[in-house]
Amino acid sequence: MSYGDSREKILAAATRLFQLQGYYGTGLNQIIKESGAPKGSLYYHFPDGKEQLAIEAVNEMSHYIRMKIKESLDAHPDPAESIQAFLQDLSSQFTCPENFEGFPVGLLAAETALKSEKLQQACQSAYQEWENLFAGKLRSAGFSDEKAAEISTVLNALIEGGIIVSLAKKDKMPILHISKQIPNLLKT
Amino acid sequence: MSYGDSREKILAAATRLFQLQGYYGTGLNQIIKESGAPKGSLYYHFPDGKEQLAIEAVNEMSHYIRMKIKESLDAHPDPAESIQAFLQDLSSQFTCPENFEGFPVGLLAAETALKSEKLQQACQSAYQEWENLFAGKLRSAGFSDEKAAEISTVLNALIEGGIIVSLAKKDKMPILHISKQIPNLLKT
DNA sequence: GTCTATAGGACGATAGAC
DNA sequence: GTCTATCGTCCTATAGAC
Repeated sequence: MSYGDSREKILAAATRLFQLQGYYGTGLNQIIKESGAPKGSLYYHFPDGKEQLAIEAVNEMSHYIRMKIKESLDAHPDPAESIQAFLQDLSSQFTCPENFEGFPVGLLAAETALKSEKLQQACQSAYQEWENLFAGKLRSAGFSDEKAAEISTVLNALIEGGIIVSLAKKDKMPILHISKQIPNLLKT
Repeated sequence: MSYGDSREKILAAATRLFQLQGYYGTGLNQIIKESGAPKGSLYYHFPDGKEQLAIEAVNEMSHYIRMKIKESLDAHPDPAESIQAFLQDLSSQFTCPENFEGFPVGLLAAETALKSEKLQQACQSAYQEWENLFAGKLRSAGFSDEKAAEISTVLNALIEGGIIVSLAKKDKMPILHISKQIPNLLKT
């Protein structure tokens, strides 16, 4: 199809680059170049420019991570084990961080929280949806609604923080140490 | 003193702005303007330009947070209580995030991990020093060297992640929920 | 130590042809 | 849907006067 192709290629490149380099660290030129899409088509497909592109990129990340979380949660009946599986999967990406996929939205969230209300809201929604997935799993394992919601927030923070520390240390051990502490965290 | 004054004013403004807006989201013009320092003096005091300024800013943040951590650790004999005191203190800043002080280096770390080796190393050092402080406290409470190091890494990730999630949600509750889980995390 | 002026490039965005 | 050309702004950094 002549419509969807360019748009999707641009959005895919934007998603990748915003994840790795952030909003202000990524230029539209670089996105176009890396996408391989025709140069003239960016503002046709994304008339509101960079901000629109970033919002849609956040939604892409949100959706992708949601799938990954679901996969891990469905693969193990025990909540602790299922979350550890997700972290294990995440840690394997740190052997080659340049090709990262499934990086959450932390960088964009921190950059834009005080600068763009629309982007801030997109990031907030992403976090909320991920937490809802975790919370559902915890409730079905017997946690109270309140407890499940609280622990889900902590899990989110652990994942985002673990990625940052692992990036800064160029080492996947931080994420694996986090994984190790998950059962501790889920003890009543 | 005519030397130290301008340099310190520039560095203070740079530290604040890099924390809030990141490396690529902050321009040298904005730093000069906010510092109130003479415009012509930036490259005199920081001949290597923006990167040098950011590295020194990271060192400032590292030092500031180190002091805050020490304060909290020294104020309570129990490790869990002392870390909760640190998080409590941190959470109080979210009533007015624009005036943030004592924001760790997460945003800069994520932005520059793959782009500037020097900045990546400055962030890595900051994390390492904070972890060493936590680990010392945990060892003196009876944790093994290995266990203390592991948990310190997890604490670091929790703090960074908590800040990001709190920023995205514009709400201090995520950090407070994390604080609540600290005793759980420190159970043997 | 500080100033002005400016180079030289990248940026986001728009206009108008095709 | 895509193209090229271009606008105006911002950026980092430098040169040379004072």
